[in-house]
Amino acid sequence: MTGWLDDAQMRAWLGYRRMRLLLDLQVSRDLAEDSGLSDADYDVLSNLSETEGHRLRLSELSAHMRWSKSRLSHHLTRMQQRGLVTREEHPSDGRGAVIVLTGDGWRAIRSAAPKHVESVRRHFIDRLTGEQIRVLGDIADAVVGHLDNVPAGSASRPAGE
Amino acid sequence: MTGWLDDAQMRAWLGYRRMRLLLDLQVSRDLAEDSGLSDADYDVLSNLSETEGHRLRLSELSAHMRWSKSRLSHHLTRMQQRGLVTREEHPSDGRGAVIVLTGDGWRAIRSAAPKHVESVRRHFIDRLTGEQIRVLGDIADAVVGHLDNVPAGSASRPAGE
DNA sequence: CAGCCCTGGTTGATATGTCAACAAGGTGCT
DNA sequence: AGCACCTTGTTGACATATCAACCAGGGCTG
Repeated sequence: MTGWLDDAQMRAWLGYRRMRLLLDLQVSRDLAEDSGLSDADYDVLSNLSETEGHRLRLSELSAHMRWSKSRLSHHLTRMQQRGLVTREEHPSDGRGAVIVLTGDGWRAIRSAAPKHVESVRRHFIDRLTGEQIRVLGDIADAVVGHLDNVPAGSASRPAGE
Repeated sequence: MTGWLDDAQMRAWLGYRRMRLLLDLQVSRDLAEDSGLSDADYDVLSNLSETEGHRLRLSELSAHMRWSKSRLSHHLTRMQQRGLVTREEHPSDGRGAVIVLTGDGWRAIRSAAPKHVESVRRHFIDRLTGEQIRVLGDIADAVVGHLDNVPAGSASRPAGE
């Protein structure tokens, strides 16, 4: 504990918080208007669509997304009701739950992606210089690299209490 | 629409998203464990504590925080039940609702702040160089500067539909 | 295979957020 | 005053997130 934050540090932290608030709000609003998907929907679909066979074990998906299994399971039942994903049984492990992208789910994300990218570009990428984009990548790596260990390695939530 | 994102842009965007996910999760977990306050509680208290007389009109608070009035009103009733804030009538405008920090509320944020700052420092500030902190400040300014106009100036939500 | 514990996933209760409708006070116009 | 229209803030219904049981199946060890 080295005490308070100096001006530059405060500016970075508060700026980050405000950016997070406004940017996420705007991007998910665009997403919802353009394609009727929530942020959460998009993340789930996007993760599934990048896998071999468009399918993932629920636990893998939850680990990768850093969502609790509970949250994911609830969310998947809602997405399932809308026909975006289905649940299948696991061939060897009887505790089941392989999540599979449906045709509709696949079409949904394919058609959502271009406008979503455009939204990200408009509100985020295009506001920044190449240098800023590079540094932000470094920043994220540094922070994420630190956090990726702590919560997963110790006795913390996501990744299952 | 200039099409897809290149590698550096993708790295920055996904990195930002992941950082946001992990960092906010960790910081609010720390906050909750250390002081029993949620992120949202802290923001409300912090905004109130910075004002003259520890009081703000609900609408001002909601505009500043970029929360919908509805959300804020609901959240305030919960905080009120816990004794952190109270509602007072407005002297001249009969539609009421001046939000005032209670003694408990003031003590709560005073005692939460040091550990919160330490948590921010540990997971965020201390992972970054001075240069990165400076650039992040610039990035946030650029993005926020752009977004601050759009949603407030046009027919969008927060700031009152 | 019985006993145990661990993991994967679901469920229901509860907290929180969103949305649309509304009540009541302000403001301006006639 | 009477009326139209704005703003403020609350409410209730609903969507979503979190938390704490819980049920099975898997995997070990005797």
